[in-house]
Amino acid sequence: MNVQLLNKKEAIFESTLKLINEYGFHGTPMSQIAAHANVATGTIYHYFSSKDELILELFKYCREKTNEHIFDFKEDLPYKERFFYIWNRLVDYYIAHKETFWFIEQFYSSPYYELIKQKKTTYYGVDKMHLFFEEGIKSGILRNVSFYTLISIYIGSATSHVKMVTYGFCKMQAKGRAELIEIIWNGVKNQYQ
Amino acid sequence: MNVQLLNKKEAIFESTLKLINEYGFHGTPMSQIAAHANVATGTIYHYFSSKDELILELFKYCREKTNEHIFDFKEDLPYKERFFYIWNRLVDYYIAHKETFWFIEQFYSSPYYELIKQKKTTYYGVDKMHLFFEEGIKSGILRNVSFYTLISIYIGSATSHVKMVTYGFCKMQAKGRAELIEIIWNGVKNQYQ
DNA sequence: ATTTAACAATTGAACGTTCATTCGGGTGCA
DNA sequence: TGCACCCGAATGAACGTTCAATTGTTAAAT
Repeated sequence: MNVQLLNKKEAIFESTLKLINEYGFHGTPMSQIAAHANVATGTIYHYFSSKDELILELFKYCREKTNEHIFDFKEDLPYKERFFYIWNRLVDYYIAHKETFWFIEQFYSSPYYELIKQKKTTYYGVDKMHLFFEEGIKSGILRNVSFYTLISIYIGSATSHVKMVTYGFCKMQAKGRAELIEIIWNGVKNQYQ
Repeated sequence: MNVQLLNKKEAIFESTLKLINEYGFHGTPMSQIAAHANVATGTIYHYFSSKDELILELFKYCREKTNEHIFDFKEDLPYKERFFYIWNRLVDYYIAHKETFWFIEQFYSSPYYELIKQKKTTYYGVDKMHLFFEEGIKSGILRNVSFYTLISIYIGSATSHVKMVTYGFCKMQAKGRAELIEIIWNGVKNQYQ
């Protein structure tokens, strides 16, 4: 009775996203998703072969939308500015789309992720980040540390921050956020240039 | 047929931990937990009033065990060493107890956490961290940034790192780990002392 | 020392509900 | 006429929880 806009497939996605956030993977029956999306239960099975597939597809959908958003910028900014920009775009996007954020978090830490981890399909987001960090190291702007170290700090702190904010722990969001990315920059920039 | 050691309550905890890691909150029926813990289904209801309560109690149990472990050290180390020590203890513990780690992650990002978030019961772990960071700031060793900023970086990077390692993405664990905590230290230490 | 009684712990079959999935039928468009 | 899309009641399996019955334990009473 809520989502009318979009085509049915997207309505199903959006409803699933909302309900899973509220009630979890369990606790969200297909019938409820259908009702919320204004379709019949059977219709979902026209688009997805099972509940698991629906959830898997929704995960890809969320991840793509997020990546589209954060890498949308003019390439010619100085490196440091891009470093701040991408991080802030990510935090912005997650805070503006809390349901997407929490769904992705829930998915990553559930056994679902095991189902797609193996897939060698080079994942767009990781590729982009890889190139971005590599550029920073090659040009001597970033310290020469491993990609996974950089990702852990860069993404880990962003998600932690979003968690704090959405939990309601963290007042003074803007200040905290500025402090955070600046500390990270301090930590990873090359000191001897 | 597996866990025989401990008393029944702990056997139920350990079985729940293992099975939820493998199959998720859903996908883990009480009957299966009972079978794995070598008790009858009804026995679980002698110790816990419902499945939800079992999961909530298990969460507290895991959190306490983790905190006991990471804050176990001699107070007289220099600040910087404690800063590295606690972080490494946390990473060590999670890597040695992957099931605890993933259960906590799953719990935090699920609707379960909403159920206990409100509880004002000053949570031991957060208190300890608060004092620890406060000490660093007051003595001028750490930059004067907000507690939640420090927590986001310190804990966020640790969990990110553990995720990378348990996903199997990150080879050369020891090097990556040393890089990470050093970068964080670089970022948060006071530059002008 | 033995009996007794109260209570705690344990069992697993049975119950009632919920839920993912199926299916037979309907509608509108090429 | 065929095909894609859509419906929602029906199905059947799975699951959380209950409960009457059994066993184990503790400690007061004899």
